[in-house]
Amino acid sequence: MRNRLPVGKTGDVNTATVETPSTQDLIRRAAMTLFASRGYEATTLQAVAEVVGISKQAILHHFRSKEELHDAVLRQLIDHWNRTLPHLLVTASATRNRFDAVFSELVAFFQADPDRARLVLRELMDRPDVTRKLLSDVIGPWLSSIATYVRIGQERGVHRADVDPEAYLLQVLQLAIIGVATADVMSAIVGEGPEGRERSARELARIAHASLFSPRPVA
Amino acid sequence: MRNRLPVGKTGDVNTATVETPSTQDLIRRAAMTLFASRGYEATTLQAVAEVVGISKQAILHHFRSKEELHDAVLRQLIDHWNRTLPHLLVTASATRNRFDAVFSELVAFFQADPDRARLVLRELMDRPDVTRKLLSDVIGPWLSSIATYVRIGQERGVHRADVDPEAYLLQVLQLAIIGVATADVMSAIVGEGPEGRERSARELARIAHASLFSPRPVA
DNA sequence: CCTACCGATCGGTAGG
DNA sequence: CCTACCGATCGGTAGG
Repeated sequence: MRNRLPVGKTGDVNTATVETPSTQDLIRRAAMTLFASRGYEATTLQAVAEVVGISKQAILHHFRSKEELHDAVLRQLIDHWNRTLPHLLVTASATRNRFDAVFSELVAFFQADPDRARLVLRELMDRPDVTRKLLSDVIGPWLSSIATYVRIGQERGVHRADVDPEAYLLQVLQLAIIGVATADVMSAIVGEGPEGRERSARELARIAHASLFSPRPVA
Repeated sequence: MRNRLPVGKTGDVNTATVETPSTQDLIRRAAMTLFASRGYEATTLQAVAEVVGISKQAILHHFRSKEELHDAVLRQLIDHWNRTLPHLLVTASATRNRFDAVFSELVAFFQADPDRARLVLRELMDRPDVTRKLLSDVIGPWLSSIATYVRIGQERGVHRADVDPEAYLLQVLQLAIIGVATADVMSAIVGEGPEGRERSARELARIAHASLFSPRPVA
């Protein structure tokens, strides 16, 4: 029942040619950051409002409720995933080592905005039931398609025969997510700052690779 | 500063052979479950009280504040970890394949009570700064000791030369934690119920093993 | 978009 | 005096 006024331009002031993010966008971004770092319950609409620089009630003008704002943030994440996926696969198939390309793109997707990884992790923990279905829908197709690729590699002897493709890919996905989400905390143990993160990232890639590919016969 | 009275009775000696958990224990357990499944902010003292079957004020008699209750729950987890660690290492060193034993004990530690994994994950996300220091202190020694073992294996050619011991162990630890914490949700994708969990657990162990050990020469 | 509010419930504390 | 609690309510703030 709320008006869906185009937020930027009601007519007058907006002569700016630069694409200014809409208020909705600003709210979504702020909410994403807060949901990711504090969790849904601990995030108050007031806190979101203060980041954006508007009132709490202004947020409730754009989003009917806190829950609706949460849904919008999630949908944005899913949409971005679905838009990125095809590109990810195309890039990968054009590469000699297809798997390493897919894996690095996967990690890059989350590293480009660590809030994505944190948000997914929070969803997994806070709303397991809802997230179960959601995950099946979103990553199910992706999983099947890459699993097929893994199986082909197994038939050719490139991939280890004892790999469980779907289970393997899920574990790798989980590693990428938690690796990004807790990078600052965990990697600090193996080394402060960027150095620790670098070591963690490299080892992550090594584990994913070594546990998939058959040992090369000594040339 | 709280008295540490034997929780059962004041006067009569411990004639009861059955160890009744103290009210403090009951509160801690209930709080652990709720903190793990909902997070600190989303857990109300009222909810903890209802699980235990006492009043909210009774909880605040045993624990000065919600924060103090949270600290007690964490301390309990850390204490249990520190008590379990020696046994874990002894068991492992008595086994032929020491690493697999350590790893399975590690997973077992979290699987024995999935709330442990969930709680650690929540701490990592909710209080990264505090948890960073905590983790260094708690798992630092453990990490160093096992890393040394990995290095010995590397010198003997049993372990892959390109393994980064500390980084590897951290990744494995993370895998165990997230694997247990999100087992129900993630494993449902590869198969409903126990079957999916079993596949996930097996693949997890396989990944940890295959990415550490050198490929065996074909006999 | 804001000011002015609501029913409810938060963590914590009062006296008994 | 102590303990282990209770019913009632504090000042603030949540989502709406």
